[in-house]
Amino acid sequence: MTNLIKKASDQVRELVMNALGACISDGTFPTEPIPTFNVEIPADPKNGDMSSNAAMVCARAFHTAPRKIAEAICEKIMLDGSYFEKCEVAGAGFINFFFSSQWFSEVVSSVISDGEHYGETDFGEGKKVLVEFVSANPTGPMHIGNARGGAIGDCLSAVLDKAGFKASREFYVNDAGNQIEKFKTSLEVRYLQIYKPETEMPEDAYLGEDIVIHAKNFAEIHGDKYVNADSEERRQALCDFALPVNIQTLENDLGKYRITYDKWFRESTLHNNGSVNEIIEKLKASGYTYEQEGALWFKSSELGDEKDRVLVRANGIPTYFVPDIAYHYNKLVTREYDIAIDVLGADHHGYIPRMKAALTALGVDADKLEIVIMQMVNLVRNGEKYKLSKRSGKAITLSTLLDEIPIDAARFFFNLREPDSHFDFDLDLAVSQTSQNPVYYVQYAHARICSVLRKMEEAGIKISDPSYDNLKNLTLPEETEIIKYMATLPNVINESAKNYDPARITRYVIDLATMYHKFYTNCRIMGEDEPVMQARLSLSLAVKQVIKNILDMLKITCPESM
RNA sequence: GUCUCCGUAGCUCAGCAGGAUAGAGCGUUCGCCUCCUAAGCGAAAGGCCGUGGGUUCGAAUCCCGCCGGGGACGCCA
Repeated sequence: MTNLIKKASDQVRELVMNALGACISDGTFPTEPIPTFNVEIPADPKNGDMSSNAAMVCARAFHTAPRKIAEAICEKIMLDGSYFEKCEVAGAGFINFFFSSQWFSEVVSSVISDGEHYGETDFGEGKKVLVEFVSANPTGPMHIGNARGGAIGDCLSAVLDKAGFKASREFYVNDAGNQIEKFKTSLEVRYLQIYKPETEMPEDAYLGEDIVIHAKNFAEIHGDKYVNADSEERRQALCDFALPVNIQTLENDLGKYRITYDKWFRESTLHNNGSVNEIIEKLKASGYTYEQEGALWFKSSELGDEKDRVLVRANGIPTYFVPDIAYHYNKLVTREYDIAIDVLGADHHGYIPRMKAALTALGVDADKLEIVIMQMVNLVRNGEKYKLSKRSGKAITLSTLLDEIPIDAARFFFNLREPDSHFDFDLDLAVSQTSQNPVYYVQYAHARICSVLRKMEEAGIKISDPSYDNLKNLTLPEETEIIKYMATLPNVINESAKNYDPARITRYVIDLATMYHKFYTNCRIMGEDEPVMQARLSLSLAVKQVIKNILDMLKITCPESM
């Protein structure tokens, strides 16, 4: 749980407060409450490693110019025993602090000693989080949107674990309801078409080629046995044949994509065990329902939704909404998850208020449901855009995508932008094995470090344990920049978890790779004096560890050589 | 119409605890391997941070309006 940025910034706060206290008690400043002030990391290292605006925010209360206040504070600050070797006044009244070699040394050695645990925090307080993502319809193959959702959901789960939550990954299998009926209809028609080509395709049927293939495979086994059978029997036989194949394919494709779920939760279980009916009764009992034109409605408009929603159609069949409520009730109440996160496409954004309304009606704290909305992906090839189209059957599938581009690249690219932003996926860039491709850029940094370590071993040089005597030699800007950046990892993890935005760690690792490449170019390791060489080796080991920790969260490989 | 995302360099985007001369990659021009992987590094050039107000000592950042663009709004899921 090392977080040396937090330790240092807490220390700055304390040092400033003590100095202010001293100034007030000796009469330099009037006895006024001290406003809250910031401690931050300046963009430009010339302005110190940490900086406080305390003097500026006190200007009004003290009726004194910020610079004067800053100077008085600075004079009273006692740096002995702190992580800082110097502080000074700059600009409009900033108080800037400079880290001592002790701090830099401690960062490097703690990264190495924490190893794979470096970056972990207790931000999540051990809360149980269920992350549901992809949940693609088992009636057909997955598309690019599922690819994005998969990468985001999987990496988000990893980030949450790192941040001290207990994340479970779950896939909700819609193996019941209307879309299954449509699936059956589509299969039935395709099957009949084999023997009676004049059979027409209904308008709302699935047009994908996969349906045709299922029908053909089914016909190869059963022949025309079902052509003259009862329609319901035929439909069920086709569905029993095709659905398990589809679900297995989903699992296989996601497995190829390095996603393994803790649970595949089947919608049908909610129908079979009575949960769906139970929810209807619970909602009726809540008083938030009414009947109109033969249908049962939910008064969601009274709970923040823009209008009321149908729960049970006039034909007596519940809408998709009811099992969905039952599912979320199951997550939060039956299974007692503290937080349920749904990673959904932007087309579901209207769904948030109604689900929260339903939970509220059921007496469940709706804030426990968090929805991560992801915007649409545009595929770009040769500068041309392809758009997703879910039901036309023409969308590029996940497995096609993975045939075309490396899995490392797909997972990396889909985690490059925050979920809630539009994203152009450049297929040409993703397959290119050049420096332009950020995946390779990061992996190359890792491979370079491994290469150095191999060379050391070949030369018979022993890598010594990190020690202050060696590490205090890391003073060049290329070195301190990396160390400071590595120190911020726990904060980056926290921010990433807090905002449900795994893209932050992806950008972080790119920046870290950049810094290492600069260091590698400007600073040699082999051939330097022993202390410097050992210090730089330790630094390299630490960077290697941090890159690995992040690529592990992204489930991207860390090549030892390229 | 309602909701939602977005508008920063020629292009794709960072900048999300309001701060000190606005950043990166690509593209363009020009440099760096007798030396640990040149899949690397560096320099130059390129910006009224969509627009008008407001809050503040201070706004690309927060609030409101407007303009422009992406997407969603079913007794589909």
